[in-house]
Formats: sequence, C-alpha cells, structure tokens
Amino acid sequence: MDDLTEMLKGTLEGCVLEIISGEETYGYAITRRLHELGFTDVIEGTVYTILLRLERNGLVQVTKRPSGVGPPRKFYALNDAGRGELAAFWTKWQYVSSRIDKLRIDKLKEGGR
Amino acid sequence: MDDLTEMLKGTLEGCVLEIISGEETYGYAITRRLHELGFTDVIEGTVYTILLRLERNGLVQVTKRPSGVGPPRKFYALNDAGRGELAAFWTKWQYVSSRIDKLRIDKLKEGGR
DNA sequence: GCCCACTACTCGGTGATACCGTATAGTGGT
DNA sequence: ACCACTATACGGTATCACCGAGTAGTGGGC
Repeated sequence: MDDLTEMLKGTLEGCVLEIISGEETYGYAITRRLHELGFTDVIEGTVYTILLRLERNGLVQVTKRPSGVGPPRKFYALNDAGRGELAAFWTKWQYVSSRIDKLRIDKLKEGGR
Repeated sequence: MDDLTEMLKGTLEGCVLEIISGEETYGYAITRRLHELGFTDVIEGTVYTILLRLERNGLVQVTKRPSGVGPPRKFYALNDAGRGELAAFWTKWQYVSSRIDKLRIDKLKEGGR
C-alpha cells in the first residue's frame, strides 16, 4: 500500500492511545504492533513523537523500567484524561468514517452510471 | 461535533473528488454539499484551496460559466488522472478504515475487562 | 441612490501532524 | 573489535485543513 501518511494524520495518535489502553507498553513494542496491524510504513520516530506529545499533554502515566535485552524502556499507561481522549477519538472516528462510508455507498448504489 | 480538522486531513480532498465525480459542480455548491453530509465546519476557503490544488495537479477539467445570481462559477469535472486518484483514494480509505475498525472491534470483544 | 445579504472565488499566513535523518546507548553474538 | 538488535530523542521538512481579509456580481429594502 502506497503512502498513507496524510490519511493517518489525526488517527494514528488515536491508534496509539488504543494500543496503550489494552496494556501498559512502550514505544518499540507499539511500533511493532502497528506494523502487525497493517501500518507497515509507520516508523519508530513517528511513534516516539506521538508518545512524547501524549506525555506533554498529560494523557499518560510513564514508568521507566530496565529491559535486560537493551536500554531501559519507558512504559506508558493511560490516565483518566487519556481515557477521555481515547473515548473522544472513537466518537470522532465513528462520526467521520460513517459519513465517508455513506458518501461511497451512495455512489455504489447508482450502479456506475 | 467538535474539531475534526486533523482527522479530515487526507480524506477531505477525496470527498471533494467523489462529489465532483458525481456531477460537474463548483466550489460554493461543494461546500454546501459537505455541510449536508455532516461536515458542517468545513469552510469555503478550505474547499477552494482543495480545488486549486486539484487543478494545479492536473486532476480536473475546469470550465467557467456565468451564473445569473452572482459572479461566474468555475465548474469542475474529473479527467482520467482525477478518476485514477479517486479510485486510489477509496482503496486507501478501505485499507485504513478497515484496520482501524478492527483495532476497535478487537477491544470491544474483550468485554471491557 | 445606498446599504446589505447572498453568491462566488482568491491568496498569504498559521498550526497541527506524520515523516526523515541522525545521534545516543545498552545487550549479546562472532 | 565489529555488528545486529533493542530502545529512545530531536531538529528539520512537507502536507494539509483552517483563518482572515479581500474582490466581485446580483438583487431586495429603505
């Protein structure tokens, strides 16, 4: 799949919040999870900028823990503000995606005139 | 619905392409159509920016016609490149939205542990 | 005749976001 | 000693939607 960066703007952060909400985790693992999900072109640097932003905006609780296989990891967990932000994200996503899907379905219904 | 601007990045242009593909139309009418579709906060200036970009990128054919109720209108129609871009947009949208929905559904399935 | 509302388009500048490249650093294998 | 893998940080860039102000044409109320 070719370049998705523009379409991911405004949604990638929500995806990261969702991943964090599932379990306390860290940047390197989040990147691999995104790759598994199909977002194969998302690069580590992007994930770290999002995580630093989440921290700066007070949406996460951060805990540094030693790794055993490399440098220490920064584990992220959502706080109340983060859970609120995640809920707001899904509300927005539902709103936007349903309307875009409708625009597409209406077109398909015409039967390609 | 509060601010959707970030989430619309990369998709609003596709919506405009879709609207144009339905019928030859012009900026002011496209703006009203977007409002009808639920994107009530999209402002005229944004639509015109997109239209100028489409023109600059050679995705549309432009015809100026007198209006009768105001200044002349610039009517936009997709050319072959524009139809290709629209098809690519829907492919991307399908790819991204299905994966994001999956992320959400997987979470709901857990039953809010 | 004059202002105003509605229609219709343009353009310079702003803010947010994902991406790129590079740097730093810990662990373990050869 | 070198390299691969793990793990994070940071300055700079491109793109996009948005903002604000400006320009114009038509028609209605006073």
